[in-house]
Amino acid sequence: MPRAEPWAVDDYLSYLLARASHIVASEFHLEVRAAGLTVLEWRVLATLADGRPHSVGELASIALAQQSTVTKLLKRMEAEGRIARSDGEVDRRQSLVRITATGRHALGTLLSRSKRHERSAVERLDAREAAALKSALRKLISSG
Amino acid sequence: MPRAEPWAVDDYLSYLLARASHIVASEFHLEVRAAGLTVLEWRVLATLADGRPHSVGELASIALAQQSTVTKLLKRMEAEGRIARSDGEVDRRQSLVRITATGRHALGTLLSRSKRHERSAVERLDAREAAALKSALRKLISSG
DNA sequence: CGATATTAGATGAATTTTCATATAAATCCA
DNA sequence: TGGATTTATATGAAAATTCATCTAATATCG
Repeated sequence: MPRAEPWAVDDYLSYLLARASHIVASEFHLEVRAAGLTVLEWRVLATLADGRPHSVGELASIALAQQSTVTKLLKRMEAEGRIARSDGEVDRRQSLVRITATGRHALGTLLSRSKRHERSAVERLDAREAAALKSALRKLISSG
Repeated sequence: MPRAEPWAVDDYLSYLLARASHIVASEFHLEVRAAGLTVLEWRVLATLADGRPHSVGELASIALAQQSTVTKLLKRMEAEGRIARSDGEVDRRQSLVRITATGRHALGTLLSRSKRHERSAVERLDAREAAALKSALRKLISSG
């Protein structure tokens, strides 16, 4: 066990979460960047990959980003032809976003790569430990 | 258990980590912003609060940020008088950063608030669960 | 119903971050 | 040694993000 870095590394939950997340995600994010996407673009496209339309707010919430950030991101992605939009029919304030064929093409093999990365990440723990970890994370998530 | 959001929420470790981290951290980050600091400024000042000097690279690594981001952040913080620098004596490429009295003043009560937040975060799990979580997170961290 | 409050998304300006690269100081090693 | 390589930090320009607001549509409720 390495000596604690300053204030938190070794003990604060919030920092342990941030650091573990950073480490695990960074690896995959290299693949995302290599595929020519930013992390946010990846999250948005991966979310839309199920073919269903999503509102701007949903995308922001899922991508852990702010609404105005996503609005601007979508404008760029729309200009690149990777997403398309339509007005919400139920709630006309909404703008519904969906992925295009071009967007799917931009995703390339990232979806399957993300599954591979998931396996490699989980493999660092033993099965029981991994299950407990996910369960605790879900508990924290539901607390928010 | 809510129905899974698209690609990952309910299952991918990387996303669970990112989301849990986001939720837990966001709460405290509100206090940080209310104290007039950005999250990165908070991490840097909290790191320096032990009074020891740290190199730019160390600060970047601890703050989970890029070196060039931290370099520019430090320039601003130095202009505001919150940190001071000196050249490394052992390794003269390094720039050693330390906190000033003004920097400590900017921290205000955040250090003790962060301890309070830690308790509130850990309390959402039972003791055994929290210990297992931290242990798994440390294992992931050491894998990077 | 009609006024008021809330919610979804967009936007401009300011700020911050990133990317690529530059410089200088260590480190390697044949 | 001295040249090649790596490491620590800095920097300019481009890109992305944030903040505060704004508009329009939908809820709320007396």
